[in-house]
Order: sequence, then C-alpha cells, then structure tokens
Amino acid sequence: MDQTTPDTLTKSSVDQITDHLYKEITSLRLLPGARISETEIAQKFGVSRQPVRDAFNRLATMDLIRIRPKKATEVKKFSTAAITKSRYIRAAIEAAVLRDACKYCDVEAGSALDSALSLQKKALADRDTEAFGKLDYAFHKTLCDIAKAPFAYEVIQAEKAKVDRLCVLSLAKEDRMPELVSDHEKIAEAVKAGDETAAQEAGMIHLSRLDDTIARIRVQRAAFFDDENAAD
Amino acid sequence: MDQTTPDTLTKSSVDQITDHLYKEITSLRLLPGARISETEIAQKFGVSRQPVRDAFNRLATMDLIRIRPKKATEVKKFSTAAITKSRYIRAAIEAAVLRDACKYCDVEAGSALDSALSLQKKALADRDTEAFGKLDYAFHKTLCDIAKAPFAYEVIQAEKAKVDRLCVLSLAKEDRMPELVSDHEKIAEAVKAGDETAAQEAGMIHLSRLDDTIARIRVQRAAFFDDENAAD
DNA sequence: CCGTCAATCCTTGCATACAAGATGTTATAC
DNA sequence: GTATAACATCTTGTATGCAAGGATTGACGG
Repeated sequence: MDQTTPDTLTKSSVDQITDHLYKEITSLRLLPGARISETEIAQKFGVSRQPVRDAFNRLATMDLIRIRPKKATEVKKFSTAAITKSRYIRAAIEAAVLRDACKYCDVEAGSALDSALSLQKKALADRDTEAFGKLDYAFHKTLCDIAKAPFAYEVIQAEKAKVDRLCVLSLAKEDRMPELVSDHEKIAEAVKAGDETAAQEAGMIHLSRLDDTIARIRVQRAAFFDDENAAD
Repeated sequence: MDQTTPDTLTKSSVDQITDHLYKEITSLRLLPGARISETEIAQKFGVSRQPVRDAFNRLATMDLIRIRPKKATEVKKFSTAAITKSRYIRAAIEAAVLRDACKYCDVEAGSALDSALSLQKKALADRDTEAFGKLDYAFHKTLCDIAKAPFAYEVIQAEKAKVDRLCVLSLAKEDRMPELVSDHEKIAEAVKAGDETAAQEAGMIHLSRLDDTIARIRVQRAAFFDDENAAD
C-alpha cells in the first residue's frame, strides 16, 4: 500500500501516521465525509503538525482524503466517477494479467493457484471474512506473479483499496464469499487450461460482482456518495 | 498532470513549484541523477522551505524524484523495471480503450480522429516536434473520449509522462515522427472500421516503437539508468 | 605518495509560531 | 420569533529554527 516508504526500516513518523490513517479509512472506522484535523491527529500521535501534514498529502495522492485550503480536510466520499475509473483500470489490467497468466502457467503455477484456493475454502468454511479478504488479495497477486507481471499487482492493489472500504458496508459479505471462491475457481481452472478467453470472461464476471454490491450500497448509503459535485 | 490541484484558481506556492519542477524534469532540463535542494529551490522562488518540501513530496509520489532522509533529493533515474511496469499498464489500458473506441466510434468520432491526424501531418511537415508531442497526447485523449473512458487518459498521461522525458534523449526524434503518424493513421482506420483486432494490433505496434527507442537510449546513456540498485 | 581520520558543510525531518480565510455561534436589532 | 451582523474559533498555508545524520574535503601520519 505504501508507495513512498523508503528503504529505511525505521518507519518515520509520517509513515506511521500514513499507515494508521490508511487503515482507519479503508476499514471504514473513519467514515466518508468525516473531518480530520491536522492538530487533532498530531496530538494523538504526540508529534507536531508537520508529519501529519505530510501524511495527509500522501493520502490525498491516494485519493483517500480531500484537502482544501482553509477548509477542514475530510475523508473522501465515494463518487461513481472514481469507481468507474477504478473499475476500468482494474478490468484492463486484470484482462492483461489473465492473458499472460494463461500464457505462462505451468505445473508449479497451477499448484500455487490450488493452494491459494484451498486456503480460501478454509476461510469460507470458517466464515472468516477478514482472512478471506487477505486471501483475495493474495490470489490476485499469485495471478500477477504467474503472468510475470508482479508490478501489475501494485496497480490492482491500489485501485482495489479505493473501493474495498465500500464493500465493508455490505452486510451480506459472508453470503458473497461462496460466489467469489467459485469465481476464483473458474479463473484458476481457465488459467491452468491456458484458455485465455475463458479466463478473461471469468475475470470480468468476477469484477461485475462488485457492480451489484456497489449499486446496492449506493442507494442504501447515499450519504457516503458525492456525485453532484463535479469538483474533485 | 497535476493530480492534487484543488478547485482554487489561485495556484498556491506548492502548485507553482510542483509545476515548475515537473516541467524541468520531464523536459530533461533537470537530468536524471541531478541533485536538487529544498533550500536552493526555496530561494529561487523566494519562499520558505516548507512549500518546496510539499512540492517534493508530490513529485515523489509521481515517481519523478527520490527523497531519502539526510540525503540529497535527486531526480530519479530510469529503471527498466519502472519502464516495464509503465509499458504494461499503458498496453493494458490502451487495449481496452481501443476495444471500446471501436465499439462506440461513430461519424462524429471519425471526423475528430481525422482532424487530429491532419494536425499531426501538419506538425510533421513543419518538423515541429514540440507541437507533435502535444498532438500525440491529444490523439490518445481523443481515443479515450471516443471509448467513453475519458478517465483512462489520465492514466495514460501519467504513465506516458514517466517515460516521455526519456525520449527527449532520442536525437532521431524527427525521424520517428513519420512512423508515429503512420501508426496513428492505422489505429484511426481500424477504429473507424470498428475492427477491434486490427486496432489493438496497431496499438501494440505503436507502443513497441518505444521499446526500440528505449533500448537504444539505454545503451547510449547508461548513466541515466539505475538498474543494479534493487532499492527504490 | 597514499591511506585514514576528523571536522565542517550540507541535507532532510521535526517543532513551533504566525497569517489568512472559512465556519459556526451568538448577540442584537427589527 | 426571525434575520442579520459581528465575533470567536477552527482550519490549512507558510516561515523559521533546531536537531541528527550523511558527504565531502582537508589535514595528518605512515
């Protein structure tokens, strides 16, 4: 997630604050539209405003918060435009990844997919949504690695993060898990078979699951959406 | 280019400095590996170090400079890994854009492509490489608009900017223009015909032009590349 | 002549103080 | 009771000072 963490192991104040706020926002403990103050965060961390300010800037480049001069910084609401963009990017990248994954998938890669799937099934059986969330990321990363495009995962991760917090609102998360595992199985099957068309089709269906969820949430929690405002 | 400029028309110091340095870097007036100092820039702009610092942070998130604690901030060198990533993303996005452009291209869109091409031919005839550079961007933007994915252009622009400065090094830029115009013509032709396969193929060929150029520059200007260093 | 060590300079990271504007509240006039 | 205006407060933007660590340069010893 952190694109700017340098090679130093000792995370600076900025890194710590960025990570903290990132988790707070993506986990929806900080709701869209919530106002956050530099001084407030600074006091909580026992530092000055400066590192908080830097952290805010980073989060702003991630499109997670909105900084305006002389106005309170607030957690960005969801916008259908941003969601559409993110979805488009993911679809394009994942299509390319699946195409290449089909091209380069060998026995070892196939077993990697199988083991990833079995872990997901375990999480499904345990109804452990949190673990499943991480395994979901891991599965897509495995695909990227197989496609010899590990860097693509960074993009997917970044775009996924922008909308993932939205899905936290979905109360029926547990009910969606079987679908997602099934999708992953179909994708893995197609990749192992080297069937590009089937893999891409399965991938698109997988992505479309999100559309329904988002559409539902969009009407349920309209207050978290910011569509009429054309300004960024 | 500026992803964080707010709705205010009065550009803040940070915006001005960011824009300035952005142009300096992308135009290669600031060479890869060049060291830039906060205080130096601050004095040049007659401001304090703080806005410069913020501008540095923004440029760092654009992967244009490299900030390390206690060490001089320097303009990032090219890395084949970064170029590969950027190329992969662009290829994936542009493939999707061309697919959709074929889907949605109508008469009006066709004439937009034609007029864009005629402008390019004029720049070619005038040997105006600078104008052609802008028209190149405009052409891809037109494609995105036709594909009903204007947001895709932002991604293309961001990724293109990361490697465009590299091409400034290419002395044979004028010689490449005819090729590029020809590529654009083939793309436009395929899009107008609604031939997805041909359009994507032409797009990939168009992107591959960059590979040759980069490969040449990579050997000519090895000093500008930073590949042995695994760290970011 | 060369290697090593030390000191000084230069770099960014952080803290603090001040400035300018937006917001919300409260008091006052009608 | 309501509307308006002034004020207090909170917000980020900017300037400046200090601290800690790297880099270069110089001197000194071999």
